[in-house]
Order: sequence, then C-alpha cells, then structure tokens
Amino acid sequence: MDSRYLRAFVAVAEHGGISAAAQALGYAQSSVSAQLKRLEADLGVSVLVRAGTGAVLTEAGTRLLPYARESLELEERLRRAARGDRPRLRIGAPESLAHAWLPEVLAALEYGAGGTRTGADVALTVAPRRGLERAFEAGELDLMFEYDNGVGPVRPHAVVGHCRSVLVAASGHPLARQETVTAEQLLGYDFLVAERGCTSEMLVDRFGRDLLAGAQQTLLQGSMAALLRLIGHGHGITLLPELTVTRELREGELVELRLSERIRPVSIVAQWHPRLGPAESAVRALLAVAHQADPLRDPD
Amino acid sequence: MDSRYLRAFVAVAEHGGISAAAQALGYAQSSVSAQLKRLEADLGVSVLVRAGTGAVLTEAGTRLLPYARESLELEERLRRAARGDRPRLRIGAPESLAHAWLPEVLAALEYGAGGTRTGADVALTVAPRRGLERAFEAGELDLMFEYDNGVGPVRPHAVVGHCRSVLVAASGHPLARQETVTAEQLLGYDFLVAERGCTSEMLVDRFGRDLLAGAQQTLLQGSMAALLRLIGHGHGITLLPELTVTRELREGELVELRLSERIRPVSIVAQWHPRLGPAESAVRALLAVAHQADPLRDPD
DNA sequence: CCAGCCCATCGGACTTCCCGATGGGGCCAT
DNA sequence: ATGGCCCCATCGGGAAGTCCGATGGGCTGG
Repeated sequence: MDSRYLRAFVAVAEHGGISAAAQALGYAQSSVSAQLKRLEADLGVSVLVRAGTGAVLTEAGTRLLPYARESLELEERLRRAARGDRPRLRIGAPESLAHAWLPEVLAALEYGAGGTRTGADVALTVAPRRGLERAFEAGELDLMFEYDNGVGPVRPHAVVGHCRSVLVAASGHPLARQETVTAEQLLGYDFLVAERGCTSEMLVDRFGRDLLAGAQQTLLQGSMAALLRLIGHGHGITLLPELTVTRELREGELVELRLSERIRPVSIVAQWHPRLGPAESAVRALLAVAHQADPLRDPD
Repeated sequence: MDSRYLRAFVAVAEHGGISAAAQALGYAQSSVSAQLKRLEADLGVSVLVRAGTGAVLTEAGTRLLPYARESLELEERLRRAARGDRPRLRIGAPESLAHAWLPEVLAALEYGAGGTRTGADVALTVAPRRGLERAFEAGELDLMFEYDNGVGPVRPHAVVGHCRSVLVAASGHPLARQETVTAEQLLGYDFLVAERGCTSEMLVDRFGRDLLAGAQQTLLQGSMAALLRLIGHGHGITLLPELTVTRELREGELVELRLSERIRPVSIVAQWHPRLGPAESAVRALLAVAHQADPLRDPD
C-alpha cells in the first residue's frame, strides 16, 4: 500500500472530484484516476462512485476516509521521529482554560520544571468542546484539555486538576449586595454563556433544565475577554471555573455571588493518544506542572 | 512511502538481518536490501548499520521502529474497515479479572445488552500488568483493563468499576478463627502473590514496604486457579479484588479474614485507543455492561 | 440539443521493482 | 594464518508500475 493512493483518495474526498484532486496534488487527471483504481484493486472494494459531476464516496469509502487521514498523519509523525525532529505537541483547550490556566502551565513547562526544557514545538488550538473532540478524533490534536462534569459519554482521560465553579457578576450588580443568592433569584438576570457543553451543562446538571429555560441567556463564544468585560460592565452574570476569573476577582473587576447552594467543583481532565512517541515525555512534564498548580488537589 | 519498506524494516529489526528478513517476507535478499536503501533515501536518515553478522538499528532506526509497527497495524485496520469486516477487538486483562469478572461482561456483551449484538471479533489476552502495558503501547491491544490503586504514572483511563480488596485464606487457616486480624499478625504466614504490580503494590500502599519485606512471599503467576487451590489447601493467604474470589467465598472454599484496618477498594479502569473506528461502539457497549455490573458504583 | 465538465482508457516514455548472480568483507573453526 | 561460511551491496536484465497527453463516452445545465 502506497501512501500516495491514500493521499489521492483523501484529495478526491475533499475536492469532490478526481480532476480537482489531481490539480491540487499536481498530477495529471489520468494519474489520479489510475491511483484510485489501484487503491480499489488493493482494498478489494470500490470506494468512489464516479458521476458526471464528480465523484462521491461509497459506503466503504466513508469508512475508509478517517483511516486514510490517520494513516497520512501517522506517516508525518513517522518521518519526524525518524529524522529526530523536535516532537510536535498539538494541544487543544477550551477558551476558559486557555484564558488563565494553560498559559501558566505552558510557561512553567517551557522555562523548565526543574531546569529541563521539554524541547517540543507546542501548537495551541482554542476551540469549544465539540470542536476539540472532533479535532482530536480526526487526529489533529495530540493532547486535549476539557472539563469533566460527569455528563457525556465515558472516555479515557486523566484528571489533571480540580477547580471550584463560581458565579460572578460586576461589583455593582444588584445580586452582589446580597449576603446569599438563591437559584430562583438568578432567573431575573441575563445569563452569559461562554461555552456550550461546559458552563451551560454544569447549570443543567445542577439546577435542572428549568433554570436555563427560564433565564435569559446570551451566548458569547470565542472571546472570554469580551465576555468578562461585558460582565464587568454590569451586563449579566455567568458561571465559570474559578481559575478563569482568578485575576478579575483579585483585582475587584468581578465579584463572586454567594450562592445558597454549593456548586460542584469541576475536574480538569486531559486526553492524549497512547502512542505519542517522543512527545509523550513532554506531556508527562506538562501534567506534572499542572498537578503542582492544582489548588484543590488531594494530598494523596 | 510504501508500506512494503516499513514491513521490510520491521522484519529486519525482528530477524536481525536482511537475509533472514528477506526469507521471512518471501523476497530475494537483494530486494530487501534495495527496499531498505529506498526507505533510508526517503526518510533522509540511515536506519540500519550493516555488519558482517547481520544488521542492527541505528538510533534513528530505534525511533522509527514503533512508528513502523503502528503504521503496519493501522494499515491492517484500514483494510478491515474498508472491506467492512467485523471489527476486531483485542482485549487485554490481568488474570484476576479474566478469572471472574471479564467472562461475565463479555458474555453479557455477546448475548446482547438489550438485544444488540456487538458484532466484534474478540481476542482476549491475559497477561500481567507490565506485559499488558507493553502490548498496548506496541499496538497489539485495542482495549486494556487494569486496576488503579493510585500508584504508577498517570495515564488516560476510564473508570469502569470498583471493587473491595479482600484478604482470603482457607476456612481452616489459623487466622480464619479470629474475630479480627491485625496487619502484624499477617507477618507469620506465607503470602501468595498473584500479580506483581497489583496485589503487591496494594500491600505496599497500605502497609508500607516493611510488611512485604518481613512476610514470606510466594509468587505464583499465570494461574489464578492454581493459586486459589493452594490457598484453599491452607498454603498461605492472599490479597485479591473481591470479584476474583466471589464464587470461592460463596462456596466456602475460601473465607475472608476480617482485617482490623480497612483496605482501600481498587478501581477497575479501561484504556483504549481514541481512534478505534468501528470497534468503538463495541467498547462502549462493553463498558456499559461493566458499569451495570459494578457492585459499588455511585448512583450518580 | 449542444457546450462544458467529468471521468475512463489508451499508448508511449520513463522509472521502479524484483530477481539471480557476483563479489567484498567479517567471523570462526581448523 | 586461511579457508569456509554467512551477510550484505551491487549489477544487469526482465517485468511491472507510474506518469503523461490525448481521446472518447457520459452526464448536466443552459
């Protein structure tokens, strides 16, 4: 099996046709056509249906595509490993972690947890949870950080930290003056949701769907800074991991609402591919740093 | 990059020489020699040092080898996926789990958790912990079960169950007559260790190294049945997850010693590769069955 | 119904691939 | 030391693969 065949197949899947794929790859159309024919002969199944308008994947082709992508991805890692290049570590994280926690961890890692440089090229991708999971499964990420709030399908993960969840608002917010705030009182105020799949699911988990259905919600994805600025100007309240707003609380830009019910803390979890190769040691160093920084860690 | 090159390289690494590799692969010696030359030209590094007695891997070759193996492994999965074959699920487990827990889970899985057949070809490998981890990282296992007793390096994993640890002995054992047994009293008796890395580490964790250093230990790996039979005949005591000896305790073949100190329960954890493809659904069904069967599960 | 696009196929030039044969070099027993 | 033996690289030739441009059939939309 030649990876050129897989490259051709992926290109056809992405460009919608053999001619377009050939142009993208720098081959003649007839060459790509022949490559796909050989691929199909090799696999023993037909992976494309040729039509007048282009080519679309058969069912077998749909099954093949993720494997083809992974195979090309692996070949890339293989070449890097053989050449002895610095390992590449593609990290994905939700914005609330990228905003406040991850930079410190990465900095501590790079400036040497104990003097040892990790020697990995880090590429950080900030995206909402669903996007991260998709990218991770597509092989576009080596290491992914998420929150674990106990909902969603079980996946292999390693717990790297814990964090309280806090309800925050501007210091001038009406609720900020109260000694305690009940869940029902929240209904009257605009609720800014930073990340679907984290904050909002935590709320559902805690208060039931009713709260979200009743409360006015504003979704503001992609800029934690903008969301916090909005909150700081008195536009609503939000629920976030404490570490995301540590600075803002310290500086007095935001205040924590004293909710009558305790909100369950979330775990920060990491997931990575078991066979990262050289990048594995960088992951271990990074997790060690994260573990050191965990304010709620068990002294086990 | 042609996978034939990688196959040739792996064969040379495994057989210690080009001639032997060629014979194993059914090529002429000169062909394998040329393939390796092309591989090195393609990668831009030399991966073998040729000697009079054979060929050994260079440093680059050592880095390359696991990637080459994974690549061939992936190609195999790719072919199966494209052909639409039943997914293959290679499961690894320590013997204490294979002895009593895993068969029930697999049976419940196969006879349909809710009527749905999983349609996966299961291959079960029973090996001690270290062997499982090595096999898993070498890509020879898709899914691995282990105990988590909190020691060892952090890895991504999913908790699938919990289990008490019990000290067991024959009903006629001197300690079996006592109302409670202290840790010091154990020192006088032969201690049968089933699996390095699980039972023994649990003991170290609980009682400190001194107990193990002081107690007479007998290591009996590879046959849980033989170990339990020995215990049943009065030859020593052992510490095992309760589920391993559920039947023996019920039948009265073994009795649980009532230790004065509580022994921390262990978690049963699973680890699998994030991109299993079609086998993923089989894993999920299996974990659901395991979760149902967990006697100590949180009603979360 | 025709222009335009897409894809399969063909023939030819070129390269790659594989084999058997040959030869150099190290290791070991004689 | 030296010859036998094994290992590997290289060479030449035949087979197969690879790529290209050209050609033609089929589908689509105007």
